[in-house]
Amino acid sequence: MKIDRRVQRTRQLLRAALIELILEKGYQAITVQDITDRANLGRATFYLHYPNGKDELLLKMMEETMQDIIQQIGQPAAGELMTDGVPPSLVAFQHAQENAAFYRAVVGADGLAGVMHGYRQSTTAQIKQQIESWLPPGVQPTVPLDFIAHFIFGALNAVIVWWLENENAISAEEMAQRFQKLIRDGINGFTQPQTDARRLDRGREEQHRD
Amino acid sequence: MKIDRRVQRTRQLLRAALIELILEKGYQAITVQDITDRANLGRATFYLHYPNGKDELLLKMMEETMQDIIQQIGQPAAGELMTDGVPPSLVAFQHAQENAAFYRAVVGADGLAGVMHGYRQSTTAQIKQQIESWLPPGVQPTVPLDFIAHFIFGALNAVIVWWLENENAISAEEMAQRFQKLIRDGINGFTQPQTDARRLDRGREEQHRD
Amino acid sequence: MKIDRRVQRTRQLLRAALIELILEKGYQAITVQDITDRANLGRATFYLHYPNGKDELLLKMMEETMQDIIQQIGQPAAGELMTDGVPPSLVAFQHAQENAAFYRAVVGADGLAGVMHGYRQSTTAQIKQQIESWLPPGVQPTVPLDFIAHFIFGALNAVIVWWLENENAISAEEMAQRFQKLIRDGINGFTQPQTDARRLDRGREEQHRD
Amino acid sequence: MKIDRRVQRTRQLLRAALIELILEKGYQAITVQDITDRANLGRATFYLHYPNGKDELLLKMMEETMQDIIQQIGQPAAGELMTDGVPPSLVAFQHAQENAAFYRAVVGADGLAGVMHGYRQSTTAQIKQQIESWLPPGVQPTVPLDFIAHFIFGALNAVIVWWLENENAISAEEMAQRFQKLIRDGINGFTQPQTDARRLDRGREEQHRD
DNA sequence: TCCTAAGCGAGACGGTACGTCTTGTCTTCCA
DNA sequence: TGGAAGACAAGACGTACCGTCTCGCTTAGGA
Repeated sequence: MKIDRRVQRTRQLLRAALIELILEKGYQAITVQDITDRANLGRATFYLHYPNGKDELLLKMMEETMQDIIQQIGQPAAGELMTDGVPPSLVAFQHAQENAAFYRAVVGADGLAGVMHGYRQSTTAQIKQQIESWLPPGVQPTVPLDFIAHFIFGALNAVIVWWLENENAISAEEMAQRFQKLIRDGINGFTQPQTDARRLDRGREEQHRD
Repeated sequence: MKIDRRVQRTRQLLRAALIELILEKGYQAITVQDITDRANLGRATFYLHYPNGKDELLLKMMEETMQDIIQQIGQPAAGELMTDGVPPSLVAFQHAQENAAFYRAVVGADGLAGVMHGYRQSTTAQIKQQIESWLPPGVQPTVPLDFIAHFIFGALNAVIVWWLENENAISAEEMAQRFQKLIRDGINGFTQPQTDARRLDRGREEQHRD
Repeated sequence: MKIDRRVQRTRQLLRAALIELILEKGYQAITVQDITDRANLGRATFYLHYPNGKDELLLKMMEETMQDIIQQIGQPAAGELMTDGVPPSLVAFQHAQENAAFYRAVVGADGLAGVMHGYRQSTTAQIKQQIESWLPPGVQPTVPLDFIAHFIFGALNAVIVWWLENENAISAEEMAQRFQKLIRDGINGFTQPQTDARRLDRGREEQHRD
Repeated sequence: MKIDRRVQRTRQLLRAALIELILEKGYQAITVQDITDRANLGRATFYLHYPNGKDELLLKMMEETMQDIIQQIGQPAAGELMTDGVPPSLVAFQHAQENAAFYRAVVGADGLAGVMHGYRQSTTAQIKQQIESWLPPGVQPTVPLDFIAHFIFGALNAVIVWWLENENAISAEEMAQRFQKLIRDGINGFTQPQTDARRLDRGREEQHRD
């Protein structure tokens, strides 16, 4: 049976309405009625497509969004270092910046608990995969990769939320650079004078500045 | 005027009821009626003490909880390093372990958005204060302290949530030790063989103990 | 659009429930919840139909009831005298007798103030219309018709309430006859011996029948 | 035991507050809190004096008011006609006029059902007594006196309410005169040309116009 | 081109929770 | 001891959403 094009249209109207409303009043304050009013649809129609309510609609949208990011980051070649190419976190910061209001509403302080769960799952999985690709073959991390993945996810997320909240003039590039550095070298890198540890990094940095 | 002891009793009943219910069905699913039923109080009485509903009660409780942690961590002596004494993060991990169910409900995936905000505010402020106390006098960090504070908060929080979710057998001490290391030295510390960076720390410690 | 028959059903259920409850516990003591419980409806549904609460429901019922009475009285032919045919007040007394409990609750001592207002408005309007139809063409009353209408309404109402309160054996017919006489001839008719005034009436009747 | 003067003071404050509030917002809308706020008393104190709430206070006040009217009307000498002296209804109309706002709130459309009951009881009793005093000794009315008393009470009350509602310029004297006439002679007196029945009245009226 | 199943608008309905209001009781303290 | 202050239980209020449902209208896509 051929799919009715009206269905696609309806879902698109609902998606668009949700985005608009999130930017206007925040996700929590939105009712199903709000969405269908905005989309010029009947409330019952909403439940026809998303029987579990607005969370289901948001989740579906988030999933697609995350697919977006992941594809932008792309698959690192095996053995490629985390410092090569576009740093993954830069993609994240840029994406956040472009969709600031949406992020603020969904991921930040007023975000949806249930949504965060799915977000965290897919993001940490993605991070884990990245880390694995960095590991030189045969090297075993001395800490569970999940630990590191959640560490990075939590840090990245919190920093993005902080960044978006204070509309201060730090660029995405600078954020990404500092974030990468902190992840790689830890706090010491920021509070210590240049040491051997720094030299190690510099070596690598020079390498890809070629 | 002397403080009515009934008030204290009532609030304690409400607090206890909320905790019980969070462990039973999760914060989101709790109604004010649930709480007052459990506490054997009238619903109106609830609003007498917490006019803004259950979020206000939870926030008040969280604030006290955070005061708890902060006092356990105590004020580090000036110049004392984050590596000396009990690491602050160990206190956090232990506290989370002792109140696992509560953390799971409040801070984790099903946590309350509005509550997270306040939680983040006070915690990052506290972290910032800690970092400042570590800084050698006169040393200027090359990155906003807020950036670092949110970085640490996000990472710590995510790692705790992950840890509590997978009831795996990592001890709080081990978690804290790994966390501290990751914060201090970054990923390199885990994926690189032992380098000067470690020796460096020791060197610094001696340096400050002069 | 076709009228949803469910709406009619729902309103009928509410009406029936209200009557039952009035007879059981009096109007004042009834809550909206009582009514919807009895009618097996949701409380919110009640407000869907009567947004102003139980008073609105009662008023709507009273209006229909008054329509009933008015139609029973019917339109007197022009020039027909109040003494011809079935006296309007007899209809009122009979109606009160048939719905004694309802009247007792609504119009009597425990009646609803706000309801009385509407009741008085429509009833006096109706009485006024009756009086006008009695007036020989061209005759101007020497007193405002409103005055007379409220006079009659008040007197009739009070007498009905008294009658219903003391379950004494006066028949509706007797009540109506006495009431009509008192209205027509005043107290003198009862405390004075038969005078010309009576003969006069008869005279007039013949006069108008020409 | 000496009566505590504070008790009298407290009750007086409550009475005054109730009157003020009735004039401002109507009896129904008043809460006990309103009254005690206005009287600068504690709410609990109110219940100390009137355990059954505001109705009890109002009833006590109404009883005293009715005592007032009754004393103003005074005891008619035996055999005195209803047309002699100051007509009782004039006292009623004047009293209503002087306390218009109070009447409007208490007796009129928004009056209190329970209060009306007591009001009707004492007033009809009083009317009955008046009628009895008019009756020539030995004359038996052909209708129960209660019937007539309620008839008069209802008519008088309704007419007063109507009068007060429409702030029209009919004087109390005119109202009383018309009312008395309607009671005495019935409608016929107003709609008929001068007849024998009228001459009868005129005879009596001239008598007391001396 | 028709017709038929679907998508859809409209809105009634039962339900649940909300936050507010008022009532009447009780307890504690003050003058 | 009378009163002020106010905590408390009880319970109704009117509102807001929810998710389900039924009813017709409209329309797309297969016949």
